Amino acid sequence: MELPEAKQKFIEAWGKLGSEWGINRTMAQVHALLLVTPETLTTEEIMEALSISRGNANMTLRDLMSWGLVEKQHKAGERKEYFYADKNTWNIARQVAKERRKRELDPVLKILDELTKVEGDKKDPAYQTFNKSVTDINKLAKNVDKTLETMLKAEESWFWGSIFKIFK
Amino acid sequence: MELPEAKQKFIEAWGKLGSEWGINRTMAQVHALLLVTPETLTTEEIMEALSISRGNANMTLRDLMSWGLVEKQHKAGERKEYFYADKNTWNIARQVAKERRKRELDPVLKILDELTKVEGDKKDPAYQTFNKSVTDINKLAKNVDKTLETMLKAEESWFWGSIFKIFK
DNA sequence: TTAAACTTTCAATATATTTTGAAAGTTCAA
DNA sequence: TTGAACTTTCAAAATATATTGAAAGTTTAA
Repeated sequence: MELPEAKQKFIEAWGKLGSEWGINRTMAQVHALLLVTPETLTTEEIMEALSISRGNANMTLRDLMSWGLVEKQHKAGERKEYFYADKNTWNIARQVAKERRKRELDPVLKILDELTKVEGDKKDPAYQTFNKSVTDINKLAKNVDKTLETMLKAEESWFWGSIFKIFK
Repeated sequence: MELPEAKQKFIEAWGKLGSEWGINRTMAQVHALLLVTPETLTTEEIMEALSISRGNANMTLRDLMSWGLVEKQHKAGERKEYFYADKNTWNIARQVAKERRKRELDPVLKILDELTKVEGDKKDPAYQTFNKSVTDINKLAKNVDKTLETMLKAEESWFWGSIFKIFK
């Protein structure tokens, strides 16, 4: 396989995985494109490379910046904006974990905490079942939350080293 | 908050979280409903409780069964099918991890492995960047894969115990 | 100022996903 | 067999999500 075809495959695969995990396909593709590109790219070049409109490119790049995955660069004496992606995979993973925790896990944890406190007739199977499920899911979610917390602070090699030492 | 309202909130929250993570909202809601219901439910009852159509209920229940989260029960002398959900949270987490690994992670790993093998000019920055990104992501994905593997085999208390012992 | 070079916005459009519901299919007791 | 009681299917409709592109906005050099 030649490089251009390989790049294309990577961009497609990344886009598909993203869309399966609730991330807009175009956003994942733009990110993938920047990941395999050594230089910075302009909006124009991204539009061209992925055949997307100016509006789409602009919004997607803003999104990627809000996720902390892409940054703008200004070049002296130029009006154009240049974009590049952090290529450190561990940073990417942490950044995604951080944002999804904040945007999706935290709000659910808040609701689960409330629901855990709902009172009811302890003899009522409906109440028992509700309470058990909510409490158990809450515990699991909190464990995930704590693990993410640790991951956010950790160095990659230490993190996996620790995991595999235990799971040997 | 009273139980019926609390159930409703739980179903909504679960549906929202599901849809943010690429799982059909209705599917997550039906699952949530079954999780907080002590008895088995019929298609009819699920349609009623969530105001969804027969076709939707039928397809969603099949989906949930294919994910291994819900099972059918036949009652002696009855034609109707009764559905119930496994309420063990750790089983649920494992089952979801198992299916998503098979459906989404494995195919991507296969592509990444191929892309890792793409040859090119080692002096070419385009090749260098492509190769580094793909190789690094491949390593990360493999570590995730191994961790999931371990999780699938593990007991809940052992799993979290091990994680937190290390992450103290 | 002006106007060229660029970025941003957003209503309209296109696309993808989900849901409906009626018809077809199945099962089984009589 | 028949037909009542149920389940499944799937084309059409509804809804949700993503994309376009032209117009408006911004910035800067002259």
